[in-house]
Amino acid sequence: MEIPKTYDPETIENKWYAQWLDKGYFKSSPDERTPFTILMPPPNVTGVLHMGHALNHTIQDVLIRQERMKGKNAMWLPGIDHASIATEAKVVALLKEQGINKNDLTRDEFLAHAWEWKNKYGGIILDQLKKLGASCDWDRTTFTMDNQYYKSVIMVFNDLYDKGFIYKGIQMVNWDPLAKTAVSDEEVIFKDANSVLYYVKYYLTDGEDYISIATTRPETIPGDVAICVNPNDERYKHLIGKTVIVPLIHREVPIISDLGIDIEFGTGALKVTPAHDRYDFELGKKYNLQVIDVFTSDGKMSEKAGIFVGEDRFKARKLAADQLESEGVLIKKEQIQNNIGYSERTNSVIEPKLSEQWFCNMQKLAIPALEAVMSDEVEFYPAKYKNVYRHWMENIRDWCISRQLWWGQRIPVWYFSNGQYVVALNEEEALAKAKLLVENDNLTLSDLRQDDDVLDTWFSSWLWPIATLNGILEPNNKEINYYYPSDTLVTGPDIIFFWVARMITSGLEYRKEEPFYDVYFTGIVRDSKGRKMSKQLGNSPDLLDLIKKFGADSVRFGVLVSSPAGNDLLFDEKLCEQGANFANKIWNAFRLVRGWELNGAIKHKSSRFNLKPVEWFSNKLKHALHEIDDYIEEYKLSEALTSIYKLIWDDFCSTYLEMIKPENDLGMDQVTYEATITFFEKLVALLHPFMPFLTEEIWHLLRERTDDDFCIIAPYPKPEEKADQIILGKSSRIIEAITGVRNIRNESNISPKMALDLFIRSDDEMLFRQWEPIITKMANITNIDFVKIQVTGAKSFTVKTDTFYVPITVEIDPETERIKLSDELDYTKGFLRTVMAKLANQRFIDNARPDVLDKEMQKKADAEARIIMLEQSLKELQQ
RNA sequence: GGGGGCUUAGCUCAGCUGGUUCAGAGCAUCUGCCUUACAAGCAGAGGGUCAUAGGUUCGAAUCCUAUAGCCCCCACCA
Repeated sequence: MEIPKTYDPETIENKWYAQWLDKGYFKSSPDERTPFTILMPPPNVTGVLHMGHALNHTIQDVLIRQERMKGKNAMWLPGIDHASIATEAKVVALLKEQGINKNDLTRDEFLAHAWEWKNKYGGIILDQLKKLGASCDWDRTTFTMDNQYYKSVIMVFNDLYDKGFIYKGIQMVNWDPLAKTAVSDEEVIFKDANSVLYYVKYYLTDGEDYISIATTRPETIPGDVAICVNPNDERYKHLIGKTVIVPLIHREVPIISDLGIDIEFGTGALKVTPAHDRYDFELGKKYNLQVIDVFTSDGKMSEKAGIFVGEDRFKARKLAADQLESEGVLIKKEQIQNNIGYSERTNSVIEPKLSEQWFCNMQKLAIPALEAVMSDEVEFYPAKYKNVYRHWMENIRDWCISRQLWWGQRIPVWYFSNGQYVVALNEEEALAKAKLLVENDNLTLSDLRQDDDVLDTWFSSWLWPIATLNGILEPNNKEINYYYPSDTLVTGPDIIFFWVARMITSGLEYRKEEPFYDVYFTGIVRDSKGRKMSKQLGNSPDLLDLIKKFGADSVRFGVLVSSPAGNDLLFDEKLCEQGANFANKIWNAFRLVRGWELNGAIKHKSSRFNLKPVEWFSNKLKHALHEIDDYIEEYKLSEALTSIYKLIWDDFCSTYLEMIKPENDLGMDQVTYEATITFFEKLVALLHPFMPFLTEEIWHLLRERTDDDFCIIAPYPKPEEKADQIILGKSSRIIEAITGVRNIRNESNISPKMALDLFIRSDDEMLFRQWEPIITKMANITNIDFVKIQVTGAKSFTVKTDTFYVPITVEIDPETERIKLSDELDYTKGFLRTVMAKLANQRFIDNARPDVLDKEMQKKADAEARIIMLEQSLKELQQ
C-alpha cells in the first residue's frame, strides 16, 4: 500500500459521506437503546447557507456523532420552515420581476407559484449541509407545510380555541405596510432614530389663545380627536373642557385630562390620535373617543384623512409640515432622539394600526413553561439567558397569530355572511358545525367563507418537537413516545422568545413534558473586526468556497475552536487554516506511524525504551480523557477540541512520537508499534465528532477493517481509570530536562546537530537510567554521567531537586551562573515563606480542606529539598 | 427608563465553591533550524501591577461596594 504524501479532503469527504449514507449510519428508528435526539432548528426555506448555520450545525453534528459513538440511538431530524412572511415577500418580488402582480392572482394561483418556488429552491440549504458532514437522518426531513404537519397546526388551533385561549379581537397591532400584514411584537425591531419634533399651535375655538402640541408625526393630525393634558398642570388647568381647532383639517376637538400625561415632555399637552398610537388608543377607549384611521393598509393617506389623500405617509409628513408652516401654526422644529420600530422581515417602518386579528392568550400557558426553565428542568447553556427568559415570560402578552398573507396554514375559521363563524378541522366539519349552529340542514359550503388569513410562522414552528414526530395527530405513536423529549436544542439566543419559549410552552401543554432537556445557545458569528456578518458588508465568506479551499473538517475546526457557548465567535479564515494545518499534521503522523510497518522497520520484539514512552502517553491519554469529558458535559466544545488538539499535536506528535521514533536504522519494535497504533485509533475516534472525514479515512488505513468497522460507529474513548500522577510527574522531569538542554543550545548558539555530554546530579539515578536512550536521542547527548558535586566549565540548569550540567566550549561566565542560582534560591525561599505562613495560621489549618492542606505540606517539603540543593550548588560555585 | 453581561499577554479567550504547580492557552511576534512524517514544519524565547478606587480576609484575577468604558435584552414617552 502506498500512502499519499498529502491529504486530499475533497475526494475523501465525498467518498465517506456516500458510504455513511449507504451503510445507513445516520438512520434511526426506535429500539431498546437509549435515544439521543436533536431536532434541527429548521432553516427558512428562503435561507442561504451562512456562517451562522455552519456553526450551529457543526455543533449539532458533534453532539450527535459523540452520542452515536457512545452507543446511544442517535437521531438528528432535519427540516425546513415555510417562513410565511419571508417566503411570500420573496415570491411576490420574483413574480414582480416577471411582470406579475400578486393582486391579479387568485389565492390558488399564487400558492401554485409559491410551491413551485419552494420545490425549486427549498432545501438547497440542506444539501449544502451535507458537504459539512451533517449526519442527519435525511429520511425524516420535515417541511412545516407537509400534510401531516399542516393538519397538526390546524388541530392545535382548534384545540386552543376550544380551550378559550385563542380569540378574535380588535386591537392595536404592529402593521407592516409593505407586506400589508400584522406582525407580532417580537417581529418589530426598535432602532434609535433622529426625528424632528414639531411644535404646533392648536387654537382655541373661542378667542385668540392657543395650546401648543409637540409631535413627531404631523401627518397623523387629521386623526386627532382630542387634546389631553395632565389635570395637575397649572398651565392648562383652566383650559380643560374647552375645545380647539385641529390644524390642517380644522375640526373641533375637546381638551381632556388624564393623569398619565407627562408634564415634563414636550409641551405637556398630547394630541390624541387613537388610530395610530397604542397609548392614544387606550385613552380613546377610556374617554370614548372616535377612531379616525388616516392611513390605508399600504401606508398611504386614506379618504378619512380628508387631506393629502393617496400620498405616502412619509411624503404626507413633509406636506403636513409645510402646510402647518404656511398656516402659521408651526412654532418650531426640534431634533430629538427616539425609537422607531421596523419590520423584522421587510424593514419597513411599523405602523400601529387598529385591526381585527386572532390572538392567543399566553399568560396561563406560560406559567409551567416559566417554571420548567427556572427549575432547570430545561437547562439553559449559558445560564444567563434564564433571566432574559423569565422577564419575558412574566410579562408575556397576547400573541397576534394571524397574518394577512397566503403562504402558510390558513386559519380554520368559516364565516357566514352575517359574521358568525365556526372553528373546525376542515370544511366537512365546518359545514356540520355550521348546520348545527344555524339549525339549517340545507346549508352548503358555498354559504360559508373561510378566513383569508394564515397563521404566524411561529405558530407552526412552536410545535416542531411534537409535530415532526406526529405527536399531535397521534399522541401515542411509537416514535414520539421514544424520541420525545429531545436532548439538546442548539439555536441562537435571538429566537429565544420567537421559538424556544413557545416550544417549551406547547410541549408542556401537549405532552405534559418539556420538549428538550438542554438548550445550547450559540453566539453570533462576527468577522475578525467584530462586525456582525452581513450581506451588505460582504464580510461573510461563502461556506462552500471555504470547504473547497480548506476541506470540511478544517472549516468545522475553524468555527468550533473559538466559540464558547453563548459567546460571539470572531471568525477568521485563519482558523480554518489552522484546522487544515492540524489535518495535515495528523495525516503526516499517520504516514510516519503506518510507514514503520509498511517499510519493514519493525525489527525487534521488545522495546529499547523499557516501554517508558508508552507508559507515559497512556497516562497522558487517561488524564486528557477526563478533562475532555468534563468539557463536553458542560458543552464547552471549543475547550474540548483545544484539549484534543494539544493532546495530538504536543503530546502525541511532538513528544511521544519523537520519543519512540527510531533514529538512524535502529528500527521499531513490535510492542511499541502495536501500542502506538492503538493510541492512534483512540485519538482518531476522540477527534471524529469534530473532524469526521479525515478520521474516518485514517481509521480505515490504520488496520484491516471488516465491512462494518467504521470510525463513525466506533466506541468513543471513555474516561475510566485515573492517570497515575507519579508516572506523569517523573516523566515531566525527563521532558523538562530535555527542554533544558535544548534551551542551553539555543542560548549558546550550539547547533542541534552537535552532540553534547550531560552530567546529572540527582537522588533518582534510576529514573534517568531508564530514560537514558530517550534523553540521549532527543537532546542529542553522547553520554550521560552522574555526579555528586559541581561540574565546572559547564552550563547548568535545575529541575525540582535535580541539577544538570552541560559542558560546553563556549565561554561561561561564573557570575551569570551564580546569579541564576541565587535568583532561584530567593524565589524558592519566598515561596516557602508563604507556605509556612499559611501552615502557621491556625484559621487556615482549621478551615482548609484536607486536600488543600496536603498540597501545602507537599509544597513545603519540595521547597525545602530544593533550597538545600540550591544552597549546596551555590556554595560549591563560590569555592 | 429597567434588567443582564463583559473589561486577564499585540489579538481572541480559559481561569469552578478565594490558597504562589493560576497568572494560563491558541494565534501573532522574536531567535535558530530545509533534522529522511509534516517549512501547512521543528527547537527555543520574550510578553500581563488580571479596567480604576476602596473594602472583607492570614491570603483576592477570584467575594463586596463605587467609578469608567464596551456590549446585549426589555420598555407605549407624544
